[in-house]
Amino acid sequence: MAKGLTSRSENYSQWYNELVLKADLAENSAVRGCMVIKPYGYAIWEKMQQRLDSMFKETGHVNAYFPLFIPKSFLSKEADHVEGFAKECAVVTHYRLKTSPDGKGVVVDPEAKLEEELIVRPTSETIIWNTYKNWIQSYRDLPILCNQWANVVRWEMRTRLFLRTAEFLWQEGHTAHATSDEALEETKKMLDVYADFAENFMAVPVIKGVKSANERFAGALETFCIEALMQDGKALQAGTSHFLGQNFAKAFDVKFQTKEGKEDFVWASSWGVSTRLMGALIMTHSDDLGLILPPNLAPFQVVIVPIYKGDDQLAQISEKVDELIAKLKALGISVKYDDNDMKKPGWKFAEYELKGVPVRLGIGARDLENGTIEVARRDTMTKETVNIDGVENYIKQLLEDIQTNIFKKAYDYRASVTREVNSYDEFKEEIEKGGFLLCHWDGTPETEEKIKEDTKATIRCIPLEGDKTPGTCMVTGKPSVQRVIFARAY
RNA sequence: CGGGGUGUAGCGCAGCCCGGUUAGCGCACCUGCUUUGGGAGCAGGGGGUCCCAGGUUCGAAUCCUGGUACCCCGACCA
Repeated sequence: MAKGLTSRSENYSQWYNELVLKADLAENSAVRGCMVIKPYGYAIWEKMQQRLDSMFKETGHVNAYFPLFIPKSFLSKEADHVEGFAKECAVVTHYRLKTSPDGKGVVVDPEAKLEEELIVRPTSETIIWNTYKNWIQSYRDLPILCNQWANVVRWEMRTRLFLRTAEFLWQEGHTAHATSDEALEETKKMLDVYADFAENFMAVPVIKGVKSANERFAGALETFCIEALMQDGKALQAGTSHFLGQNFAKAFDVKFQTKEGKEDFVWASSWGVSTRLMGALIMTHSDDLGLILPPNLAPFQVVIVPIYKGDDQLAQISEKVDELIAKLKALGISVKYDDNDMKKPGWKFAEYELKGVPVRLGIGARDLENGTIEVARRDTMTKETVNIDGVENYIKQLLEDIQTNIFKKAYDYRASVTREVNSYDEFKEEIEKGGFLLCHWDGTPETEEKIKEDTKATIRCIPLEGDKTPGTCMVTGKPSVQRVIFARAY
């Protein structure tokens, strides 16, 4: 019998955790709240990185790197910002250890206390704006369009693999502009880049929107986001893009001379996505048998499993397989040939299903005789036997089909659990079922707070696209500009 | 930081209440034979400071005291 995962319907969290561990994506480390990303998981992240990086380059951005440590005084220069992050900062207070007086191990040397504590970056706005100050004098120095690939630390109380870890990998873009319009345009442009990436590369449907004041980034004037919906009906914030106005420029005194010779503060944006996208990927597509990877992100898109008795048969199969591999590679398809003699075919089938490989090919003596090969697709779990001649073209098409099919599946699921709700009583009932609820809201933080307290649901975003019909708030009856998306979130 | 729970082989657990040979089971691992189109079968084998420290006792995985680590549920959050 198969040694399966806990089923999704039984316990979604447990299913998720087991999947991450068993598919060899990541594991908890010895360090509290921190995660080890294993080679297979990292290979997927790397694909994301490469694609995002090229999208950033295409939109005129360049990479740079800024320090891991931020002097405490920097962090406190922007009032909202420090308040937002203060509760989850790791702080460096000393720079040296010494042998313990009792001779056992080492202790912090009290003599080596830092004049000013250093904060391990929870995000890099402050250190970057302190740097930009020196880079910007004139409108001719603008815009600055930098991105950084880095790790950041947020000392979370409770962590979950990929979704919330004390340390995580991400990219953070930080741009400086001469005008408000230009900074806002950049903010929206990068939101579009994220949405494009999520939907067309990860096959994860997202809703673009604006955060309410309660959910806004600490220090931003406006936070834009992409929101995804997981299979258990909970929302996941998959990426954010912030319009920072002149807040950080003012905090770090970053001024420039305009064309007209006047002095003005610089306008800013920042935007980021993290390894949390791995969580989104897993919870959007996978099933009770394991991971389902979109072909765009699979470390290898096709796995070939030989079925044989004895070395002679294996040699014959391998010869045939080598020809096929060459043809697949010529079409840009990544392939793994698993001729490991230690494992049986059945074991391999289960293993690659767990790891989400989009297409599996099985070939044995029977196929050699008939000139066929078995093609199994992971997303639908269907298999068929096809003629081996020209199968490479069939597979190329199949990979494209899988990519669009899993997007469609996720899209349809989201549509099936997205509905309009008009009264608060109905809302309280419906929120228990999960999914996105489109509701009228009076626009006040108080009402949002009340809803959160009553139901644990938050406003995921105020959608940028779709129906903009005004109405009345489901809680207070006051006027509402448009429906907003409520959900329980990760 | 509040409220629960658990530390026994690489992993998952039983044993503890009611102290008593050589601490047990499943998976994994090693050897051999048979198997190979959906996580193989049989036989044999290796692997343990029972979280740490102290106490009670002729005798402690088991009882007592203190420590410590981790997990779950809240508050915090991408």
